[in-house]
Amino acid sequence: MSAQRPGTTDVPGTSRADLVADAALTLLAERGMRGLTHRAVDEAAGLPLGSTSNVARTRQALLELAVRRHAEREARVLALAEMPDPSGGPRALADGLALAVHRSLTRNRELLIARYELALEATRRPELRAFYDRTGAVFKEQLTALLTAVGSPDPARHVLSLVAWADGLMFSCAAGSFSSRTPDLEEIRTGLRELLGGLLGVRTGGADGG
Amino acid sequence: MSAQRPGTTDVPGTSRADLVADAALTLLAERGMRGLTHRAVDEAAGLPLGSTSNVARTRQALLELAVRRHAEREARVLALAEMPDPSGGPRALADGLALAVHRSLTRNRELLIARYELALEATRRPELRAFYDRTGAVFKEQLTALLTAVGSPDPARHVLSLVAWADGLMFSCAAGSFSSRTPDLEEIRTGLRELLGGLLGVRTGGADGG
DNA sequence: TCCCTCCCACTACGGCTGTAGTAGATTCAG
DNA sequence: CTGAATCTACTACAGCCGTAGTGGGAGGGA
Repeated sequence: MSAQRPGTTDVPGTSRADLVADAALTLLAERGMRGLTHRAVDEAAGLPLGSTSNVARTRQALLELAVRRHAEREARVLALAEMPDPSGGPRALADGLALAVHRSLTRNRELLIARYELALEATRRPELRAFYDRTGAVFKEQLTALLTAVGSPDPARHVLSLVAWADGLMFSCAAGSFSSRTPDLEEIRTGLRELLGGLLGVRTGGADGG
Repeated sequence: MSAQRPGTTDVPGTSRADLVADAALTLLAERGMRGLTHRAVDEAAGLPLGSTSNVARTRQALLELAVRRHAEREARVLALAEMPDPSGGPRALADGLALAVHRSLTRNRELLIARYELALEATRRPELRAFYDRTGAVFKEQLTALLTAVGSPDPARHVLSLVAWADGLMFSCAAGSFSSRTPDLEEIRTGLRELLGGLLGVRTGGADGG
């Protein structure tokens, strides 16, 4: 009556590596980089001691596993809201992005915090940065295409502006100076519309005569 | 010929506590939360072993010391560029903010990274959050006043938008998906003007109806 | 002068960490 | 059925961490 056969995985998407990675991400969010240890992951994942060491022997390997898994999960979160209407104009874009931001803040806060932890760590680990950048590049390309589609005169710069706003909002509300304040979907949408209005709208400098 | 008299401090602004706190901030930026240990601070500060333990016996005390010192130093960085012209219109506001952001990114990147580390840690340490929020509140009030002065119809929400954009830009460029890309002052100013234009300008939603 | 107080430098210690190494179980080839 | 390969569970160990505790020397009051 063995509950699980070792050496094989019943469900393709839930290998031992994924289990370990998910536990690592949870730990990262809850206890920070200092709380991420091989033994703590074992315990959090409900696996016998040593399991994590076998999946990822070194700490670097454990971090890479976490980053890879994070990219996978985040892509799934974003994909649900990002794509909708390239031809729907700025409004559709704002709606889609707002939904993604709101979901990250409400339903996937854990994933969010873990990402910031990993980003900070990637500052000091070049190999982690590589994984990190690869994911970011795909997302940035998609966003650049969307911005171009809605008529941005400078997509490369505007994608930075947009990502900065969205990511900054999430950071501020999840960990920064606006902590414990979760803006509702409406507020995010409004802010996003204002920003997009500034990016795509008429040149604003004329108001006070530069 | 004792170099320094124990028990007293020659220069008021450079007490042993400040020395320790500065070393802690440097360490936090360079090696992360994991690299911040009492012994490492001793070494980084060039002080004999045990000095940090005496200034801040527990880890919590060390972190509080670091947060306090960080607020002090960051206030000095921001104060130089924030205040300028409440009546100078959105343009002056954008210029002042852009200067502050640019300085943080170029000259005080270390302080920046340390802040993100501390913010993430404050997520898990309520007492740290208290210090953190106190500083943030002052800054937010100033910014709210400025936004009101330039005619924002909803300062409370717009201050969130503005801080999110600025902080998100800094995070993205210092640690996030736009790492190793440092926008110049002009680019920051342009982005900030676009955002402010969106916040203060005519309502943008009318373009596509709805 | 003497003594009390306070701060600094240093040591000690229990606990935890990352990583290497080993025995047992299971699967697959032939 | 036999044997090899592979994955898992577990142990071992050196090193580092946070924190408590202990002398020693300088400063100030009587």
